[in-house]
Amino acid sequence: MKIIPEIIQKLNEAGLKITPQRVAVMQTLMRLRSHPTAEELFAEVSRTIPGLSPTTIYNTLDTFVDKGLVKRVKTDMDVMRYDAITEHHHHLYCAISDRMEDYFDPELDQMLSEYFTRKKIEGFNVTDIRLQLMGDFENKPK
Amino acid sequence: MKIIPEIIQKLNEAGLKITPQRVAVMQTLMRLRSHPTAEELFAEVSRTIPGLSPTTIYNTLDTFVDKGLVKRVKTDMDVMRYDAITEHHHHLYCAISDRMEDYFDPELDQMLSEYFTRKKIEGFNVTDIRLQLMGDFENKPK
DNA sequence: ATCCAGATTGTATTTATTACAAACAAGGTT
DNA sequence: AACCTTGTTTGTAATAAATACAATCTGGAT
Repeated sequence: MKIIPEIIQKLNEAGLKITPQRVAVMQTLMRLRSHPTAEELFAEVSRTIPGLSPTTIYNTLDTFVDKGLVKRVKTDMDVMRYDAITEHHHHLYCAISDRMEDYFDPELDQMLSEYFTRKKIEGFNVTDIRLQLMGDFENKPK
Repeated sequence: MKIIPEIIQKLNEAGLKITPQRVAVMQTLMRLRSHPTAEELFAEVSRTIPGLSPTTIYNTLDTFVDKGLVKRVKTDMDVMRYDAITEHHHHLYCAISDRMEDYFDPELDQMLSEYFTRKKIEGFNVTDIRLQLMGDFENKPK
């Protein structure tokens, strides 16, 4: 796993101390691309860091969100989820299976960006556009 | 408030019994266009129906969602919210003030619909497109 | 007027998250 | 390298949102 230096750099840039807990949480979040919940992260990170406290997961995630290293994601159905990918992207979501995947589409972003440059919304200043594409996945998860 | 007959018709069409609780919940949800939480609804509906149980709010909302009379809405920040408007629409959301408003834009819907007809997503069948427009409201709530 | 499936209530639980104080450790300073 | 300060982690306890469930009640069909 050679991504650790990259994680350390991220944490440093955010002005955060490098702790095993933070590195492990970020690493797990980057590895699991499934938008895990705090609970799932706790279970997974606990394997590496035995004495881990659930509170640390919440603290760590809150800190990461504060610093913009991680984003919160919420569906209509369940609890808060977290996403280490901070580049602009959208989500595919199937309510039946509660499965969520990332969706990148620069062409779409371009089109939307142009659209909202042209069409102003009265009294509202758009800073970010997020799509949730609802539907069904045709195949099983990888 | 002359929308009650309309509510009764809705409930009937959904095969639900007409109870004061259901009528009041739906009425309140239609009047408050603020995507209230279950708690907010409980507080508001309690004024009309004194002995109301919070459980009834949850039951009623679940039933309404089941029947498609109401939609769940979730933000990144807080608990579940509910929306009586089931016509297709999007949301304007300001994370700082936690304020959310509806946004209707048939032209946008048209454009997106055309886009996803043309551009298929591998392994995913889109049934609904929801935008969350993040940003700031320039004026106070009405 | 009667009846029963479905609705409501209230209590008890569960689950997700936060508050807080004590113990600890990262990393700059000497 | 030992020290110190500040930020971090831990654990317990509290809060809040939502659900389960059994008992009671009621809408509306007959």
